[in-house]
Formats: sequence, structure tokens, C-alpha cells
Amino acid sequence: MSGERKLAAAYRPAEVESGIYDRWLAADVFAPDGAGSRADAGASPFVIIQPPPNVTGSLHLGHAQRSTVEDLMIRHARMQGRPALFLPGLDHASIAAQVVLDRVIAAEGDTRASLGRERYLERMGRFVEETKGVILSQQRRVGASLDWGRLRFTMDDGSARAVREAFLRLYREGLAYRSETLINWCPGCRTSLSDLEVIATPETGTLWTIRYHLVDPATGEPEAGGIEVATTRPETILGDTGVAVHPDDLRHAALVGRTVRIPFVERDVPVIADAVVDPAFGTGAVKITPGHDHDDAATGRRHDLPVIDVLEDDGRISAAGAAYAGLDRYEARQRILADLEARGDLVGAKPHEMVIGRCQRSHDVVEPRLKTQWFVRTQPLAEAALAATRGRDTVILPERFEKVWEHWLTEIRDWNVSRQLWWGHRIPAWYCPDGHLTVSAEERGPAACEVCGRPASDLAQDPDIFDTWFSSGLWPFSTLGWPDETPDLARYYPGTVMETAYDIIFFWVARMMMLGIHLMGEPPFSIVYLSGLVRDPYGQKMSKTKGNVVDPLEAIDESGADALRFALVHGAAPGNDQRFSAEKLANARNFTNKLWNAARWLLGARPESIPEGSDRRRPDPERLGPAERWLRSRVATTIAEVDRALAEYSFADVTRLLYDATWSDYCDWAIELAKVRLADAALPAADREATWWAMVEALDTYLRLLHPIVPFVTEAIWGELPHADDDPDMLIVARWPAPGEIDPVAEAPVAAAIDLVRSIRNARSEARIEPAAWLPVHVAVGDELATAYDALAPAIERLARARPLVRRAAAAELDDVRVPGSLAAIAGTTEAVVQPATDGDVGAERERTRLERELAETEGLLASARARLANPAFVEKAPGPVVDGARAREAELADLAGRLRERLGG
RNA sequence: GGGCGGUUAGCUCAGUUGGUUAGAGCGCAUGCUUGACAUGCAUGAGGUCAGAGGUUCAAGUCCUCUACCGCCCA
Repeated sequence: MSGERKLAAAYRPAEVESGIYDRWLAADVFAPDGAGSRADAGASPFVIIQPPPNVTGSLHLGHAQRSTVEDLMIRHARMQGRPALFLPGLDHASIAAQVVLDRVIAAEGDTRASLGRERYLERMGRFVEETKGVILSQQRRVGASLDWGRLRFTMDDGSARAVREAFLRLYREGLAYRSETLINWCPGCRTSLSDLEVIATPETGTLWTIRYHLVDPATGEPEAGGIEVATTRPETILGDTGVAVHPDDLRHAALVGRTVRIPFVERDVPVIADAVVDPAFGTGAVKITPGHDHDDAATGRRHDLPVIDVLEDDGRISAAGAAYAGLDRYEARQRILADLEARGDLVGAKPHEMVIGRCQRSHDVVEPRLKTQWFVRTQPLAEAALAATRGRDTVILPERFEKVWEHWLTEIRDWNVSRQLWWGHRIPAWYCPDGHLTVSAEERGPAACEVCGRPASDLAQDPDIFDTWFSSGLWPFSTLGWPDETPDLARYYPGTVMETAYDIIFFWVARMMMLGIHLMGEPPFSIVYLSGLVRDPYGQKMSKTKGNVVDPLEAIDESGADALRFALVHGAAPGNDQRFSAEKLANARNFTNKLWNAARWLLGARPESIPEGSDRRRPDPERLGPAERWLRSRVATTIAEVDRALAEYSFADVTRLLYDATWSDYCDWAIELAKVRLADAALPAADREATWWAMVEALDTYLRLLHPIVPFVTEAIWGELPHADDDPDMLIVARWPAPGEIDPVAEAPVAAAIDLVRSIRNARSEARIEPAAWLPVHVAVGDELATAYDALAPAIERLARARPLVRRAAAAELDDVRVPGSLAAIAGTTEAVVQPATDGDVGAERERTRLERELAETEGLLASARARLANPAFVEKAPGPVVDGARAREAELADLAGRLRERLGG
């Protein structure tokens, strides 16, 4: 590497990014055990198993944000010398994928049924191959340093084995069981759903009142009278097996024990009394449909009512619905209402606010139905997961989510894992004609029925597949080879951080915790870092239908991967949503350009006495000036602050700290100060060399600190800087900066000089003086600046446009040089007089106004400082340093006010 | 109904264990092609920290209540 090539005047990310990613790949530095790894043999591994994106399409900004946050943790750990494993994956997302594919094949004129299971799965395979490629290339564009050699897919053989083995173990321990239960059924997806996949949606429906007629149970003949029931779902009357009233409800007391006839199906059912009925709701009498309502199912069990399923899988009325069989459930509703009306039994209808369960994926109204399904008994697993978070073996960030976690796991219900879908892991359960059940972890299934020994050819496998989250729940160890005891599993389980979005804390994090603890004996990770959602500039969720989606690749094309990463991390507080806007992206892009140009300046500023292509040298400490010592201390401060922020997972702080440090400390001041010294021919060459090496040293440190967030531009710049012999070829495997010495004594003079320059600039600007004009300035130097003044004077001269710059022994001497219209600049104990270029009267009035305003402000502050000290309770009770500080402050303000008054002429 | 979060400059957000003058970016105003950068530089204006009460020598920060916005669970 040499500085021969000139850097372009503006950073052009597109020209460097892909080349850099290819170099990282070629160097094999992503894998913790790769050829290019520089991990310490004894260091503990840092592991992030990446949440596998669904293979349903392309990645959005939320994915980009999470990949970036994960990648920055990994890159930081890698630079610390830890073996860092960042394992990539993809999730088959069975139900989500089927919903997407069904739409795709519908456009091709096919349906799931017309293709059949085998051809449908073939089609899915082709679809997934396409989307996989898109997703993986997106990850590379974002710069994620994933260990591609360990890429896993939830439909891999390895994952399949893990699923079978896990299920077999749970079954043998009685934690997986098969049961006929009222489950959630989505007629659109034609599958059952877990409770989590049903979204409670408030909607306005209609509450209809319907009259059921009494019959004589003995003869079946109609009797006089009836009972009015209220319902929001008239079609379910086809499945009614009872009518219930509250036992204390006097209005209906006489009817309890009698019989009513359900219309259309002509079923005679009892009127029962049950305390669950709310007498205030509707008429106080409710129809009981145990086959299609969770509460009714419980009531039905208490009173031994029959359960009737009146639906087909696709949501049409079944044969149990008599004349309505074959109609869609909503069509049936309308017909039934019309027929009731015709009979005169539709008594009333009014709007009704209610909560309806809808399918998370298809948004269809979910139907409770009686089905035989596989369940996982969650209570013992949940208790172990709770114990792990309570014992701090696993910490959830931000901690407030632990409350949500506690609540959900405490109230947890058993997990329905059967899905009547095709795309997924088939449940490894076989049934024999005699009804015996055999569960097997063998890929080919059992050789014979476990109970009666019938041959495999007589057995039929369960047609259902597992809930997608079952395979996801095994992900922290199935990816590492489990159930085999592989070296990877031994080395990288448990992982370190699980980073994911807070909206899947139950779906995924809880299941990983439960299954990980149960099957592996310890929690799968020690930190759960929950990210927020990325929203549009107005706080709306991004969605394709709203058209407010930002494509990460477009953002990268426009502004570079680093800008996108920086913008995303800048707004990322754990658990908090963030708004993303073009302005934020542009700001981040400007930052990468700023860095680039700082480097461009540095490379162009190399003193001629340092040969091109020289190895990196430490600056000679003997030859450092005040500016260089200031910079070193500032850098040390930044290292300490960045380390603290990283330890607290406050990644947004890291971006802010480094943005400020590089832009303000380095570009605004260090570079400007260095320019003066490097151009000073009067200085020995060795001094100028020391300055340049100090600037190299600082930039090198900033680049290391920034690399996890903006890996491309930092790698590109670092490659152009001189390096020491023991530096690696690439920044990605360079060492994280060691803490430096923070030296307030070294910082003070430069801070004072900066203060002075600023106040001179302010005075000039307020007086509307031409910025380019050089004006004579006389300075009475205060204590902080005194020792370093001579070294800093050339810089003050240039930065304040002060020529000549004359040093005066005391403030009193400044009075000699005051002329009409001269400006006063007061910075701490240093004071300066700026003499006007020409006619002094021009700015005199403005100067007076400025000083008066400053005085008023100062006196206000002084008054409040004095009031504080005048309070005896403050002096008595506040800690010593605080009181001392207040006194010093008062003295300072009093001094400043005095001098301002003097300038104003008493 | 239960729980959680938010409310700080025109906008988007920081603000550590309570302790000097509440910060940044964008936007705004004024000026500047200053040999790294106009994707830039200099200077400036702009805040009753949602409201009320309390604790404290001291509250943006801790406590209570209220209002509004958002999310989760039922």
C-alpha cells in the first residue's frame, strides 16, 4: 500500500464496496476458524446465530438494521481477538411461504389442490431457490460478515433430523401429546394455528336476536312460547346443542330444564343454567355451540352437550348444516337470516362492538373447530425459561421486556404444533390400522408398529407438518450439528447474543429458550437484544400496500452501505422504534464523505522528510506540541466512551460519540491546528514529522473504532494509511484500540485556545467584519493558555485571522490598543482586543449591543449563582465539590461581568 | 379490563448515579469557492423539558395523579 494513488475528491462507495467484500471473503476472515482469523487461542467465543430471514421474498430495512447491529457486535468482538461466529440462515416459513406461493401460482392459473402435494412442493423448491439468492446477496451488500461456510436452512437435512429427534424426546417424556381439542382454524390457509397466530381485532358486527321455540321433549310437538337468544354468528345455530341462562336470572328461570328446537336442523336441545352467562348481555339467554366457540365448549363440557362441527376445512357449511351444506359460511349467514326473518323468528338486529380473531397471515376470520392435533406441554418448559431469566443466566434488553416475558410465560397455554400444510417438516408419527401410534426419529420412519409389530407398509404417517417455529426453536443448536455432539456444538453453544425484533419475543425467543434449556441443559444465549421497528418518516409502519417501503439496496446504491448502516444504527435504541428518512441517510452519507476527505487531507499533508510508503512510526513524544497532546487525550476519551457504550449495548451512542469526535475534534480542530504546524518552515523537520504521525495515529484509532459500524469506508481508508509491521493486511482483523491516557492538563491549553478563537470569530462576525480580512489582535494570555501560548500562537493567528497577533503581559495593557470600534473577546481568563481594519465607527454600535447583551446574560446567571450560595441549606447539605464548584462559578461570572462592564465604559 | 412505552428547539432524537449555562443532526438566518471536504466552512436565532402536586439544599432526571399518542396481552 502506498499513498501514490490520489484519493477521489468525494467518497464513491459503489467503487470500493464490492471489491472490499470480496477481499474479506478471499482472506477467509469471517469464520472464527478461517485461514485469515486472528483470534486469540484462549479467548472465549462470541456467537450470534443470525435470526434466519423468511425465504418469502426480499429483505426490508428492518432486516438491514438488525443485520447491521448484529454485524457490529461481531466485528467488535472479532477485533478484540475473540473467535467470532456469525452464523447465517434462512427460514422456510411454512405458512407465510405458502400464502405467498399460493398467490404466485394463482397468477399462473394453478391452485394448491390442482397441483397436488408433490408438484406443489416442487414449485416451492424453485420459488425458494430464487428468493434465497436474493436474500443472500442483500446480506453481502449490507456488509454482514457472516460465516458463509456455516449457512443453514431450516429445511436442511440437519434441521430435519433435529426436529425429529426433538419431537421424539418430547414425546417420550410426555411433553408432546396428541389430543382432540378445539383449535383455531384458518379457512383461508386451511390449517390450524397456534394462539399466537390469531390476532384479536376489534370490529363492529351485528348482534342479532333470534327466537327459539319450545317443544315438548316427550312428543316432539311444539309448545307455546320460546326463548330469545342473542348472537353475532347466526350461521352457528346449525351447530347449537343448548341454550344457557344465568341461574339467578328470574326472567328465564321457568325455562330452565325445558327443551327448544333449533331451526333448520330441527334439533331439540335443553335450556340449561350456567353462571358463566352474563345476564346483562343481549337477552340474557345465549345459544351454546360447543363446536365453534371456546367458551361454549367449556360450558358444553360442564353440561355434557354434544359437539357438532358444521364447517368444512375451506369454511363452507358441512353436511351437518342440512339445507345450507356447501354454502360459504358468510353466504350461509345471510340465507339463515333471511329464512329466520321469513319465519318471523328474527327478532332484532343492532350494531355491536366485538373482538374477532383473524389469521396473522391471511387475515381470514379464524374458526374454533374440534380437531385432533399434536401439542407441546409448555408449562414445565416455561418454568425453566422463567428461572433462567430470573436467575440472570439470560438477560433481556431492554429490561422492561422482562415483565412482558414473565406474564406470557406464566399464563402460557399448550402449543399446538400441527399444521395442515405441505411446506414444512412432516410430523414423524405413524398410525397403524388398529389405532396404535409410533413416533420415530428415523428418516425412513419406524420399521414396524411399536405396539403390535405390524410392518411399516401397514402404517400411515401423519399428513401434517410442524409449526414453522418448532424448527426455529431448535435453531441455536440444530445449526451447530445437534443432535450429534459436534465440535461446533461444544464450542459455540450456548451462544452469546440473540438479536431480534421485539415482535417475535413469544414466537421465537421463548421457544428457543424453552427448547434450548430442555434439550441442551442450558439457555441458548446470555443476552437477548430486542430491536425496534424501522418506520417511515411519519412514524407509519412500512408496508408494500402503503407504498412507503424503502428498499435497502436502493439506499445502498444511492448512498453506500456504510451510510445506510450508520443511519440505521444512529437511531437504534433497544426496544424502541425508529423513523427512517432520506435526510438521515444523507447525513450519514455526508459523514462517510467527511471521513474520506479527512484521510485525503492527511495523505496529502505528509511531510517530504517522510519517504512515501514508510512504515508506520509512533510519534516521538519529545516532539509533540500542545495540539498533539490534546488530540491524544481526546482520542483516549473517545475510546473510553465508546467502550462504555458498547458494554451497555448503546449502539446509537457509539455512532454519536464517533461522529462528534471525528467531525469536531479531528476535522474542525486537529486538522486545522496541524495544517499550521506542518506548514511552519521554522520548525525542525522532526517536529513536523511528529505532528503528522500523531495525526496518522489518531485517524488510525478512529477508523478502528468506527469499523464495526461503517466497515467499507474505514477499510478503504485504512488500506491507504502507513502501517506497522505487526498490523494485519486488513482493518477487519486489526486490533481494537487499547485504552489511552486521558490527560486533562494536556487538554486545557488547547481548549482555551479554541475558546479564544471562537470568541474572536464571534466578535468579528457580530460586527459584520469581512471574514477574509486580517485584523490586528492583542491578547492578554490567561493561565490555562500561558505555557502553551507560543506554540499555539501561529494557529490562533490563522484560525482567528489575527495579523499581527500581539501578546500583552496583562489585561490592563490592552487599554493602550483600544481604538474606537475595536472589539473585545473574552475567553475565560484570556482577553483580546480586535482592532478594526478601517473606520472604527462602523461596528461600534453593534459591538456595544453585543457586549450589553452578553452582560445582561452574564448578570442573570450571576444572580442565580449567588441566590444558590445565599441559601444556607445548600452550603450545609450539598457535597463539598458541588459547593466549591458553585463558588468558583460565581467568581468566574463576577469576573466576566466586571470585565464586560469595563469594556462598556463602566 | 390489565401491562408497557412515549410526550425535551419548527422536525427527528440524545440527555449517565438528581448537581454549573438542557445538547446534536436536519431545517432556519447571516456571511464565505479558506489548496481535505459546498456531501463543505464560520457565526447566530430558536426550549415555561405535556400539565398538576410532592420529595429534596437542588428535579428534564425520583414519587403520585391527570391528559394525549403508540404498542402488547385478554
